[in-house]
Amino acid sequence: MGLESYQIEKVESVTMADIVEKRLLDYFKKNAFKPGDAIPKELELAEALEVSRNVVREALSRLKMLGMVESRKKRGMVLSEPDIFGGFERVLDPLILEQRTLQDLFELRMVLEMGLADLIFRRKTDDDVAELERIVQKSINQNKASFKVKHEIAFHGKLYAMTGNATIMRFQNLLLPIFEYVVSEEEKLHGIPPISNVGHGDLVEIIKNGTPQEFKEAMRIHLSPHFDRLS
Amino acid sequence: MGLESYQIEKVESVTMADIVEKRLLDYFKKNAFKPGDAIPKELELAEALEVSRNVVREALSRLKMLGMVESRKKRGMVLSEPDIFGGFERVLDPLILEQRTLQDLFELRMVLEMGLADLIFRRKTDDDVAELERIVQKSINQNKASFKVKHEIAFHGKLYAMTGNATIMRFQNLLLPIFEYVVSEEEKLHGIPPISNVGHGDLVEIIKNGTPQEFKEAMRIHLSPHFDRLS
DNA sequence: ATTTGTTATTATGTTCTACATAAGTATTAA
DNA sequence: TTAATACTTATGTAGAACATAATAACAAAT
Repeated sequence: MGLESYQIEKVESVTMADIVEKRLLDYFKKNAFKPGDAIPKELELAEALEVSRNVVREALSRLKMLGMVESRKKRGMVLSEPDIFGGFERVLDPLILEQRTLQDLFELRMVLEMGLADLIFRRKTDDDVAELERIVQKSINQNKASFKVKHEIAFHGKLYAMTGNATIMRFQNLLLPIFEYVVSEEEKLHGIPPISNVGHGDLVEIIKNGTPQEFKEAMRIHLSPHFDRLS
Repeated sequence: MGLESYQIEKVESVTMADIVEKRLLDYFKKNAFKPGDAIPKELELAEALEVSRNVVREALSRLKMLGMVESRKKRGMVLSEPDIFGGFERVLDPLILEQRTLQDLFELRMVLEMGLADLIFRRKTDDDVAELERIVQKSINQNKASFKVKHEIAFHGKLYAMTGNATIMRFQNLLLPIFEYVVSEEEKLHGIPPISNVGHGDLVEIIKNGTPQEFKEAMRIHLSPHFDRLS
């Protein structure tokens, strides 16, 4: 019987910086720190935690990356509203992520797209619809591949924008390169997918005069070339 | 006319650690580093970038937090598959995030929920349906608030699990505390929302014998008490 | 010959000291 | 009162030193 069957777990060394980082996060939560609140000085933290200033700085450096802590010379440091997708953004590299994860993110974007309908219908304005029509209009008689990609981004981006939800919009913008990467990898393997029976023009027409239910079904058909290739 | 109308942008001091962090990320991407690849030693990096080892370590500490870099004594450092939601998780504190962001995340989860239908129907198994029924069955005649919350989590969590998408599942698990926070804040202001006309039992029945379209509509109605309170 | 023990080496982990820098604070001069 | 000046302070950066664990090379032992 091999060693592996004992499921011996590898010891991952926890560093001081890991511990201090966690302690700081707990400290902020426990004391209900809010953005704008000043936090103790590096030396005070180092002394209280009984580690060197260096370790404290490594932990703080992490929180600074997330936008959670801001520092200015002499003034000290303050807690601040973090960039919720900051860490996410740095990590979204198709070459680094597992195939499985890329596939998951691909699906995630499709799930989002399908779920947008009710928000869009709740918040759409005439101006929005007019701009969508403009975007579609511009794409007619354009066949270059580079233009098509740009058009895809413009159209779907506008749909997200219409939700009035900046977070969702940011999220989808981050997901986009992954989506395109997965699509292009798919195409290398299985060729260009058939064009959907429902185009952007149809979607706009439904937004204008249709119902959320119709839109959901139309979007499903619009995405079906991708959807049908899922495992 | 006030100064603010000039949109004077505050100078955020860029530190060496910020620069080195970016350089490292670019370096990995440019050279197509993959998980498992060894990366240069701290001292080599420090020398090449002409900064102190300290600065390099602060930047590396950030990447370690994201799971992108792992280090062992003597062996050096290797690139590794990052935890895509690691940074996200650390930052998801209702007390720190803006109200607007919390609201956005609340909506985001609802969008996800609405968009799940096609994935669920594509991948559902008889076992899944049986477990859903079991979960619903257990909830009958239970009225304690604490149990209700647990039941909510179990039921909707199972729906996410049925997508077979670990990333989506993780994402929703992270979003859940935010969702609950927003709901409870809403309830403080406007009281308990009316109970939906579509319950979990109805949803299961549709998953069993219905169509994705029916499920989408049912889910919309199920969530409508929350949805109707959106701005 | 395979295993076991010893030693040397090396890259990260941690600490300490020192100084640079920017931004407040107090003091002084006009 | 205002403006110029020096002082103070907290972060930013650098460099050296040592601790520690993992590895390699080699020697000893059965």
